[in-house]
Amino acid sequence: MGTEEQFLQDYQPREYPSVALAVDLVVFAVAGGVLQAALIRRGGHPFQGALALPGGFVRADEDALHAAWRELAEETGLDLGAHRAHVEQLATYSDPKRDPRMRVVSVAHLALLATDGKTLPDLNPGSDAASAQWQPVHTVLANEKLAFDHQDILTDALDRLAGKMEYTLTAARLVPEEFTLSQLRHVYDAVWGATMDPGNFTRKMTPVLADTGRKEPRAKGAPATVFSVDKDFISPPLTRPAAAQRPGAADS
Amino acid sequence: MGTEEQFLQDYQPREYPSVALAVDLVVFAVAGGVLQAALIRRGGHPFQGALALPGGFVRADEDALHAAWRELAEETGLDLGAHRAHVEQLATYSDPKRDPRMRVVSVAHLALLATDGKTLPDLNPGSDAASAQWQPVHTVLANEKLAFDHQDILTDALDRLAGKMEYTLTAARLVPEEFTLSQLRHVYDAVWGATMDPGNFTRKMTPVLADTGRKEPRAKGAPATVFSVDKDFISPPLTRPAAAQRPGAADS
DNA sequence: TCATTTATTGTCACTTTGACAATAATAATG
DNA sequence: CATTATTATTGTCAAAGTGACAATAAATGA
Repeated sequence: MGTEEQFLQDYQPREYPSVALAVDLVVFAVAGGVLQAALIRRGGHPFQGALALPGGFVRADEDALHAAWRELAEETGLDLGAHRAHVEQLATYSDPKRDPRMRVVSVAHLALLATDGKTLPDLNPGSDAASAQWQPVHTVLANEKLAFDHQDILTDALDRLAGKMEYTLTAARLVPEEFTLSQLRHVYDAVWGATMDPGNFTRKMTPVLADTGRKEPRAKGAPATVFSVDKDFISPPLTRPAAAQRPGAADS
Repeated sequence: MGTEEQFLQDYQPREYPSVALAVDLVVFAVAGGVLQAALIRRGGHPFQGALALPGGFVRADEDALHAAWRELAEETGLDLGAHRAHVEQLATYSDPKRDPRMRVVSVAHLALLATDGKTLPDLNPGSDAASAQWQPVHTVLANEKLAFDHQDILTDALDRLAGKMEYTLTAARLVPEEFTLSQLRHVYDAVWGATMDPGNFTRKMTPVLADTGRKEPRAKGAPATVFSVDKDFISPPLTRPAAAQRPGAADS
């Protein structure tokens, strides 16, 4: 037996069943107290007219996470240098029939864009692709049929986000780098569909946040302290109010 | 524009960068108070002599989860009809250079096999493949260099398992369908590398377990009540003892 | 019968939580 | 300018949950 180098030099790839590898993006942002997702209304077959997640194929020289960032930049037209964003892998969807045209395996990603809670980031399609539009997530899930298995993906993304917000400061990815407790609380309200008590929320979050010393004047009411993230984990976790319970966690 | 049916009939797949799609399996079981993983000592290049995760290619007509179950049966030679097992998707690893031979994207899966805490399931390779052997996870992670990116995958699998055990009864997947509190506690001890207090453990778990009414005699000491899983979620979660802390959760 | 081992229940001080009251700090309004 | 409405922040209090560890119960082997 030769060296590993020798082996690789002589290696001839055999035929393995090959698939097209894509990424799909669940891009979330919060505005007006509502969780929104960037979705595209499909112009062509299949699933013409249905809403779909933005996405694209993974190139030969990049991994899935890189493709997700690239597609995020391309499909939303956002200047990611300027705009705070977070991308993480969600899960992979590989049903052989999930795309009726050909076998496409999709590595879905969760993308979170920071907002001030009022204005959604502009979705400027560079030029080519059909433009993604912001859609209220809970409404879409309740009323629309999404293309492909994108309904499953969107549901999984929402579950992941809602779940992670219990024990991490992931919610802070949806607000500016420095934020007030109300801004952060509104993210919880929007994602969990609940109304957190302001006093208790302050008590629980204060130990994992860093006080910047600054205050931000509000439209109405007292000015709020500006914080930044200090610790990433909330321990013990924040518990979701009963109204926003984990799916499938029925009482017996 | 025609119908969707018409469209699909006329559809000609274009050339997209295609990849080979594989699954890798992190198969865990607990015996002797130690978490073990089924690993294969590689006989050929690349990474000759290194330990690797069992795995294989996803076929054209199956999804990744199906491939994972199939590989679990093939590579371990287990009768999965008889043996309690759980398989879930972990994450997808897609670095273009993760396999030096060709581009292989792997959807890693976490597989949990039930044991009585003493005997590991036999790993009988049907005939073909190099046989997987049980290896102590913590030791392997500390001392061995694994093939490909399998070290990352194994670490991620351990993190996932340890994390899920905080807020779900996933640990019960590693013991028989009916089990005693000590058996379950030993799983926590093995995975978290901690020693849970028996009294407090009983108090915390009792509300999510169903008493079968039966007792199991122990080698020494009083007989233990036999339980089965009642609820899937532990709320509020069990907190990991400081000795078994979440990676990267350093105090500031 | 006794010593040993393990299961299970109990205690107790301390922490965390949920509900909600009280006290600031502003801006808009009369 | 005082008042009102609104939001931030702190405080209160009973109830629940936790960590440490003691006490009791139920076996086995000497």
